[in-house]
Amino acid sequence: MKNTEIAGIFRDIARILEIKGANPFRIRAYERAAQNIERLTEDIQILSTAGRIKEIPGIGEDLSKKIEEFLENGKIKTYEELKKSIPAALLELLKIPSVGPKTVKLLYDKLKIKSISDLEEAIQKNRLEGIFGIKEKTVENILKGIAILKKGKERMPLVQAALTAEEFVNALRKLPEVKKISVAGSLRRKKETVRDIDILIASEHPQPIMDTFIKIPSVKDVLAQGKTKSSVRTRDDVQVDCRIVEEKSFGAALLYFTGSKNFNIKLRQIAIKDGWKLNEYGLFKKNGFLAGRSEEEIFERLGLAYIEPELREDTGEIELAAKSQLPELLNLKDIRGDLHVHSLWSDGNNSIEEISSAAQKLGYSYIAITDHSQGLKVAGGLTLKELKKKKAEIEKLNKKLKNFRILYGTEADIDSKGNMDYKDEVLKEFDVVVAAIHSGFRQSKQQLTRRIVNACRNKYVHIIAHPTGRLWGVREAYDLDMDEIFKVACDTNTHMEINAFGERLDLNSQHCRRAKELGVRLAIGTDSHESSQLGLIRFGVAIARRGWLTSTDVINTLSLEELLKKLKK
DNA sequence: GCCGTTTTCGGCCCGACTGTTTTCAGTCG
Repeated sequence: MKNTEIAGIFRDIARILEIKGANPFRIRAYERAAQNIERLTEDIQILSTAGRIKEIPGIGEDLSKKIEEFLENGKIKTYEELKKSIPAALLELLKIPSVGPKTVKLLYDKLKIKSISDLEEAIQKNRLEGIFGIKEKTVENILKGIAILKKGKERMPLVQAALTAEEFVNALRKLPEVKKISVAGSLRRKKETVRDIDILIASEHPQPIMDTFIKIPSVKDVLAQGKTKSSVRTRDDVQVDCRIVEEKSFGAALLYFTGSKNFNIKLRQIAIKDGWKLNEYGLFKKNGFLAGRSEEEIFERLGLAYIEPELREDTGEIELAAKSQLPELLNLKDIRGDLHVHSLWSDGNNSIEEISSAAQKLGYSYIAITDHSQGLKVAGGLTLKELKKKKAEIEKLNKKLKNFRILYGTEADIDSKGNMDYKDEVLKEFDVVVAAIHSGFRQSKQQLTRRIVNACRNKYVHIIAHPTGRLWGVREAYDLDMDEIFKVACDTNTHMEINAFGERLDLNSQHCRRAKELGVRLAIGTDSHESSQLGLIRFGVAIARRGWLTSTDVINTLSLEELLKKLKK
């Protein structure tokens, strides 16, 4: 798909225009276009062929021509010309926190600084001193920014962010001055990756809270400290922002700090249309306060149904909320079981009995024990002999259980040609067969797609696990033709997994939304290797919700009988 | 550059904190 490429070009154009000091609204138009293209669930080439490019929000006459220009000859003339007008490396300078377009331009105009290494050298030689507007503190901030950029910790996985946030929230919640507290930002929206953590507090006495905030044990640096807003960086280089408002503004502030940016802009536009003003302190009519205590009352005033944080991306949810037509999203309590768990039999840390009892504590009706298959020796894959013993163990345990069932499963390996590493007569014995790619990641897009498609066509494969193979900090998602995979999955009644393991979150929410559009049902699995990890299921649910999924889109919500019926292909 | 029950022209979300030029521009979210 050319979507990402085109979005990248538009974003670059926006950055170049920023440095050149162009009309800020023109810049925003490019940014908005880039964002909307990135979020498309369809191939932009297909939209173009169908003459539907202008249906993309933020794409008008000019940008649609530029998109078509790119699809036709792989280049956009305006972009090529803009690139010539400034050194390409300047865009790299913009990535430094605390350095914006004005500073980049200043550094280039005065000192011909074109890259990060130029900048470092200039600082070392004290060449920044004496430049109008730059003094000691600014230089210090630039150096810190470069250090952060180099560490490459720009974003962290959702799970890590959630755990860090918990430490802060738990410490602050105890203070008597704290009336209400919540995380906000992309963490509350449950994005797969999070840049920094926002914590919002309602209080009439902010000072002691701020004092505690900057002294929480894991804080390394205090980046900014004001009366109502402070920022710190933890020892793991995670930025945490804390904001304190009065109780009557808590809802407005929560709405504002949860975002997303585009969502906020649209909400404020709705307020303006009604002659009102919306900011983080409330919804106002001239000088009068209309609402602000809770998010609910603001939505109501704006004539909108409540929009769940996970949907707040301005991808159609506001329009549906105005018509009260939002989907009822999947909830954690709808989940009746986990469909991807490892036990001691392969590379897990707990016995089947231990896992089964942990699952029952979560209120589940079933759990699939999907140990690795014989092809994956490094992960303790089971031989045919071991399978027999494992099956017998499960049967014995199941006899003792009431209202709960352990499902006999496997995570079978899809080999480099797309064949399963157990024969069909072995596969058909399992209640649940989860199939996954564990090697040969560097194959071409066509080869990788064919492997997964082949697996879907196997009569005994129920679920494709972690379909894109993304492993945070280890490897990128591999290039797949997702639409083709989804179509075959739909035709063959194969389910796509939302792998809830922290470093995976795979499929991601965009895939989920597309899968649903194409009629695919999804299965959530934690890929637990330790029974305490069963709780990760909430992150899988979060991804599903961000993908607009309802309980009928996810097979883990079925009763045991319905599930077993659904798994027959 | 987009977009339209205010408009095809003239708008485009809004505020906190920092550093520095001391009244405000730049950056960020």
